[in-house]
Amino acid sequence: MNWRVDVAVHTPAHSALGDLLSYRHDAALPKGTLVRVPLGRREVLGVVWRSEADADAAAPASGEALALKPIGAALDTLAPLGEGWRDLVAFAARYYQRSLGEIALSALPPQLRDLTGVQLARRLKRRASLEAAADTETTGPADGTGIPALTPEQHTAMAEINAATVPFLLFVSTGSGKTEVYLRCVAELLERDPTAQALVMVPEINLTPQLEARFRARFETDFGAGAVVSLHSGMTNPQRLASWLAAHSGTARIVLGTRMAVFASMPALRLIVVDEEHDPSYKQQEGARYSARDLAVWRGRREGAKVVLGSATPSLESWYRSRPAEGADPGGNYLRLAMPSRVGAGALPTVRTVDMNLQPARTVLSGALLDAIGQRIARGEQSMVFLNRRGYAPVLACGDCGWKSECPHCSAFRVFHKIDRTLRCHHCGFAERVPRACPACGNLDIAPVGRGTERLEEHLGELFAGVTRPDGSVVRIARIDADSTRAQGALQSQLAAVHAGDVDVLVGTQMIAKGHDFRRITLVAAINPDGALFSSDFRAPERLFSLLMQSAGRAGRDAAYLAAQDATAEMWIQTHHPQHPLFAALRRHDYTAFAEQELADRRAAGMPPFAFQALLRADARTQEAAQAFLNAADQRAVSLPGTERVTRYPAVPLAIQRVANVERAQMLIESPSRAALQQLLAQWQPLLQALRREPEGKGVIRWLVDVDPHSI
DNA sequence: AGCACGCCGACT
DNA sequence: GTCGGCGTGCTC
Repeated sequence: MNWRVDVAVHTPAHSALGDLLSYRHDAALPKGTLVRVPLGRREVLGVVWRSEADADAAAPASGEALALKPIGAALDTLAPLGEGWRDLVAFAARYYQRSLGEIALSALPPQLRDLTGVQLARRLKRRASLEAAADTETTGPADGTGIPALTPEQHTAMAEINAATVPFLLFVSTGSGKTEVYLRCVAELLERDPTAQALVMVPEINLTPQLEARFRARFETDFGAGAVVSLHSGMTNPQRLASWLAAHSGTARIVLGTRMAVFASMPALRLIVVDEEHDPSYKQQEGARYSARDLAVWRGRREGAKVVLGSATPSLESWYRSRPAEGADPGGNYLRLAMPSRVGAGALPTVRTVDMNLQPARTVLSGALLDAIGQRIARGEQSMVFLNRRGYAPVLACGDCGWKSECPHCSAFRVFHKIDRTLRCHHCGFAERVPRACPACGNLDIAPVGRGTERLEEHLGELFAGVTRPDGSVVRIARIDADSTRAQGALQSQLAAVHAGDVDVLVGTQMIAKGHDFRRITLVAAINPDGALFSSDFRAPERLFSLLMQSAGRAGRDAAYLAAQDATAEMWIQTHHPQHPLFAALRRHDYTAFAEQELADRRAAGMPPFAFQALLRADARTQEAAQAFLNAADQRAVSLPGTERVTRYPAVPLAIQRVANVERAQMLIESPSRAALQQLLAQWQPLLQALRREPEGKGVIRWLVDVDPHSI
């Protein structure tokens, strides 16, 4: 008998192809089976989505009656992808306006794409024998050494998590031991259910090694060497494939990973942890723009897995969704669990604001801050100075003719990097050697304007040049940012130097604000955080508050060290707006006050979480063409049903209008109803596709939809 | 997305 | 004269 098999393959949402391509096969294939199928002149990997007995296997699922090609090969040595996984993929495709195949295939390890059935079978066989060997090595139950007793707060949180099935928001103080709660939840689950799997996500690759070490230490003895695997883009393709197969087969009980891990195939998934759930890294910023945190919540509900979101500064969305019932308001559908105490850490740092209006103009580091850093150096303690700007100076300018280091391909300035004497565009990557003289007028007097981390490092070096440490050696200033850590392993070795006490003052971007557990840092300073206070991006204050809270959390993490040093931890903030309520809340370490104020503002302005948004963006050769496309799209939307519940704003250029010679424009779409917004987007999609072929679509390079965008 | 086909600039 | 740029079109 002939069967028609409908397969999801990697085709973009806007190509002329449908979501599924039809092939024929002489047997039924279970849904979720991986297959290789001919497509044009190549053979690609696909996932079986439907399989139907077909009297005349000539007609495809839709369209003309063309003869179907046979399936190349079915990779049936591998268990088919489960229904839960397929539902997740289908939901993500629908919600984020992408094709089924694009999501499905990007959720699979890349190496699976170029492995033949035979190679895969060989790989699986090798894995099976390795596992058999590993199983016999399991040494029995751990003796419990190194497992700390739970604090009452941790205990209560655990009890709540065990009792309910709703998503949880674990609202913690930095240093309150939330990782211990994650570990316990996973441990209890694995002991209770001999097949259950847990997924633990962190925002950044940088944070996976330390998390992995902690999970391995806790679980490998009891559950075997293969029980814990990682999944993130920093791994090699063979490593990723191995982890993926272990998760898919169920031998991996714990999967640790970044946002991509939300799509891991886990047949017995029972628990999902999203650590630092507020972190913007959970939102993918290219291709399918999904939020791994939101998908985790969806997946948990679909598969009956518990979901724990953890943060000291939750996203306002999660905060709002976890609000308690009050009066007529039934409350949110998440359960908020608070863990306000710090465990083993010192008191939260004292927050000091320095009013930069009282400083001489163009002061970089106030005298008071320099004194404070100097005192730490003298006592052998460490300080950390933040500046969210890489390079030496953001602009190079000619004092004579006003020339500035604009990028020829982007509407942005190229950044001066003194280290390799280049002008580099941080948007398109275009780099050139710094010109000797002004390219416009030949004047030799061209100078850096503003400062980045390189210049701050240099500046601090000069200021503390004569100062010595307690042991008489010279002061060491170090810098950690994307430039200093480009080389493989550079970040690890630089962090190790800080831990070893080889560094007195650490300069860096927000890269150092996250997660790293420095024991000897007693002072953290934000040099110039004002930019985010009055940004046009309504989420900027939320991000700033979270960054400053996290940064403050870097100081005084070790109570014993503070006591021994007789020191107090301090967070310094240099600002022109010391009275700003954001800093007032920060001084009290009061996220709740900040969040309530911010939510009140958002509610008044009708912004998320009280409204749902999407962006329609167009990239084109000219700004006019990009906007013409959006305006035409706007016209077409008028006739769509339900459009009256959705507001469409006029097309505008992006903040950085041109990148790599591509002009960019976008249009904001907003609705108080998520369903109404989704309905409009779904119906709009085919019209947008058609539009490209029409005169209004002339010159458009690409268009895309960003659902629940992070920055506007 | 790939991968072809197809028409215009600097070079073995 | 070719090699190669990326614009348009097609894939069950």
